Amino acid sequence: MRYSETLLPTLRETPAEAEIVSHRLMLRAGFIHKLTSGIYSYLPYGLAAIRKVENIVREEMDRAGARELLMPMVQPADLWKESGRYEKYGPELLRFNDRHERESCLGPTHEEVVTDIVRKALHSYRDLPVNLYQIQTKFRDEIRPRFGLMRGREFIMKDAYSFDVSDDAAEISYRKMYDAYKRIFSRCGLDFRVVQADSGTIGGSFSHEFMVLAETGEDTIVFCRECEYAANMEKAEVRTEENRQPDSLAGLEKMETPGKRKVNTVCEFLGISVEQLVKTMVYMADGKAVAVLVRGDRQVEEVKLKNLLGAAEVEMAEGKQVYEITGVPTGYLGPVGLNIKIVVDQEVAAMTNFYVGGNEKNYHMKNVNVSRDFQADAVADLRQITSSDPCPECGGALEMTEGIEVGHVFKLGTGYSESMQAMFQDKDGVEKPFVMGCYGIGVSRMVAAAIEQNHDENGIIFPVPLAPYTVIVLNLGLKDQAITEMAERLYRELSERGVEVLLDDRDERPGAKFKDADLLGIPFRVTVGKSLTKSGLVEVKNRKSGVTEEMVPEQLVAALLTKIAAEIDLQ
RNA sequence: CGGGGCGUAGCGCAGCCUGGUUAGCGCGCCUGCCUUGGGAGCAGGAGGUCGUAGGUUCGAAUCCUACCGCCCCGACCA
Repeated sequence: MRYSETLLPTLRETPAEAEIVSHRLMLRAGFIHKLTSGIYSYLPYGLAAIRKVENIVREEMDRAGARELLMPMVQPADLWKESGRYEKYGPELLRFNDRHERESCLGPTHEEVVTDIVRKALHSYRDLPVNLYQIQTKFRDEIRPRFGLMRGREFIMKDAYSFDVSDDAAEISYRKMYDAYKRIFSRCGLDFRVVQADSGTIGGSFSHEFMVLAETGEDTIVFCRECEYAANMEKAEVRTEENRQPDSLAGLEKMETPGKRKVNTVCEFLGISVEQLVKTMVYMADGKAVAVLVRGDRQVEEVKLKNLLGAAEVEMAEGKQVYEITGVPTGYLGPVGLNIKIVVDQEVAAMTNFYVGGNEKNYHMKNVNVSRDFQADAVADLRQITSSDPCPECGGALEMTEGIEVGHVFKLGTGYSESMQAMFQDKDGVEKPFVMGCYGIGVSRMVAAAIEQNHDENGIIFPVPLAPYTVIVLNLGLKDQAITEMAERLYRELSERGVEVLLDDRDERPGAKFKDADLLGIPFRVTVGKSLTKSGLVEVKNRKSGVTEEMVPEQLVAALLTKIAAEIDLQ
């Protein structure tokens, strides 16, 4: 491609709207153009990067036995009512009526549509297994779109759906996708981890997330330094030490703690450590108040709480609300005599003679014990894991890091097929629901994640498999016939050898071309300029390593092909 | 939706507090000269409903009200 013939509007300054590095660089490198919040046009250069990802995804999906199809973005509400998600999905599902006042929506995902296809087309166990995928634009009316392509409302996603005869068979399909995903992210040159995940609103029995490691990630993941364990923090199980020697239970005592409401000030005042204090937090779970008890220095993990209560939404109650419900100001709340549902973190349940709020302004209590002094409605793992907790698998040391979720695989089971009456006839003649799995990859997000992971102060540094162009040829002597002819010749020869080349034939000064080449992140830069005139040489620079070498033009094509192959082998 | 911030030329910003006649700067863009290995220089030029609507005032980018949009922090997710 000739620079002069494409739309590649690079920016010297960063638009004020961009906060994170991938968004800034995408804007500056002419990737995308914002239409409105969370909705972007993909300009030619950005689209080329997206196509690179798509093609790798396609190859690996096909290799894993999945078949591509394309489903509609506009979907009838009826289908969603069948699965029960029309009510459940919430405002993220963009709903509208067509001219006939038929309720419709924009597909945020395609379980319903694909299940409808399969239930109409497949009827026998002999048709199974089958795995169908598409690469398509999704629309989710996100509460807060942000960071450019990282969390758009409109975004490109690869979604695949597997249908199997049994749970065991479904597990094989799941495993195939799991392996395919690992190959995809490896081939794209990304540093990622696979983690156990919460299955969220899609529902299902188990699931894994594929996280690209990057500081700007929206999720925190924990992984073990000694074994293979890795999990989303929301999901990471806390392992408690079981065989603690129970102290003898001491007598309950109330004590005055005037004006001491915060954990730290209470502990200081009483001369105790935070590990001896238990805090009582009130949460609203689908509108109902629940008291949650965790140790003073712990954080409640809301996802765990939500799952325990089976609630659609949990939210910490505000101080006012807490007072209305319990009659106690926050800071003095305790479980003893509290008349709302009480759930207790497992760690607290193992404690004896601890301190809590006195359920009265300016009072706390000591020597409190579960069962004797109050009843727990449930005991469960409710707190966030910390890096000082042991690995739940092997007891080893844990590490935490931020990650960007680029892929998610779910084993769905028969939830959708049952609610939508998607059945097949098994060997034994019995009608059974399909056992399903679904598998997503955020294609546009992946490009953003790749940039988060591969850049420097001068711009993007594309891994070769994702680079829109592998080589950029700079013509630094537009008015010099020898230079121009050489640049054109190298451009032609490389293209003929199947290398994707961008020829910078703009009437710009060398400095501008160098800056743009760095910004665009094309892996190899070929410079044809004054060294050709002086000594008959052209220059090759590796964007990642910064290594520059000069050579005679005749060697260039072969040398580049070798270098490109070497970069791909590194992946 | 709650909390915070911003809307002035394509991009980055100043001006607003303390209202005043042709609204400014840098970059980019156009023309010419000149220059050509890390975003050159000189000269000339184009480009603005100051987010929208209403109000206060002799007079509003500036003060007041409402609305709209965008960004950031939280709940959601690929």
